Amino acid sequence: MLSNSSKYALKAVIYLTLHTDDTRKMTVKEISSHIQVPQAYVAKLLQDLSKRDLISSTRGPKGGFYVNETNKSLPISSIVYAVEGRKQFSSCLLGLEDCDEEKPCPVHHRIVSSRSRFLEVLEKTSIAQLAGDLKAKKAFLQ
Amino acid sequence: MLSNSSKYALKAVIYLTLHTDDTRKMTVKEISSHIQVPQAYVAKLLQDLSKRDLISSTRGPKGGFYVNETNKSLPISSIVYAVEGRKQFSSCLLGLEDCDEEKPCPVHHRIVSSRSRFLEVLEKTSIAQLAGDLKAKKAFLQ
DNA sequence: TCCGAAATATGATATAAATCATATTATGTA
DNA sequence: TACATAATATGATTTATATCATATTTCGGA
Ligand code: FES
Ligand code: FES
Repeated sequence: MLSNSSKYALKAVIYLTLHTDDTRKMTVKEISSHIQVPQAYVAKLLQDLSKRDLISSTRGPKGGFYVNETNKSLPISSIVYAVEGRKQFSSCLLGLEDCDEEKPCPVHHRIVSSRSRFLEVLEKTSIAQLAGDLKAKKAFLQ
Repeated sequence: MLSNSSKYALKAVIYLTLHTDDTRKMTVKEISSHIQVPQAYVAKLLQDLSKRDLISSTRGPKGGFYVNETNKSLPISSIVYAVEGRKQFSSCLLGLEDCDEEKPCPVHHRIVSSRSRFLEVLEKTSIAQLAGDLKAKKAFLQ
């Protein structure tokens, strides 16, 4: 239900949240080895997230990617939407021009509430919350 | 959340449910023009569904695709799963090896219920029910 | 029995997503 | 100030999805 890119980006950002802050940065090579995602691929993803200010980075020696307090409080939807757009999550399940209450497709009323609930989770859960579960050993990344 | 192919297949099958049965068949050309999906594309999809016995067909003159009573009572999940597989709907949202209650990823407990609800709709709604809504003008295909 | 209409089988092309590779720019440190 | 390290920018390649095209098989009707 999420693209590969989204999955990779989320894993990377969650990992960064656990292991970095303004004073502790982490290089792409380290990140990719820990979350087992191809280095060049995760590099591209993180560069993009950084450009959009969803994560932070500094270059040069001692540089790397990291997440600051502001970044950590972002909802996970911000990552997903940045990576793959939000349109596909709101467009009609049958591909009609637009998803419309007035002129709904036959699945609309049946599915729309569960879809909203799904999106609500993405939009109301912060990166920090997920990282918290990891730290508390309530969840795992592998 | 559904692939293009799934959307096209569902539209086609719903349309067939409204307009065909054992005695009334419909040619690909007619179908594609009504649901505005490229003819060669929908042809391939319907051929595949027919091979899997999710819809019916006869060839030669007066032939075409159609859905019989058995076909009509199938859940829409059968179409979706036939077209794009079911794995992506049950695999871990973060791409972990398997989606596991025992060793869940950090989004698992937050998202799994809304995902199940989504799948439940696909699995408990029949083609015939959707077509019924169309007939009753409670829903539309364009 | 022959013809044309239809699905079927098969494969070619185009577009998008995923993956890989590399040259460039910025920056801390010796 | 020069060097090494890291992100950045850019683009190439591979793979999957979507789309198009066509020759073959089946079958009803003249
Ligand atoms: S109109 Fe189809 S899902 Fe809303
Ligand atoms: S373990 Fe990730 S969604 Fe279930």
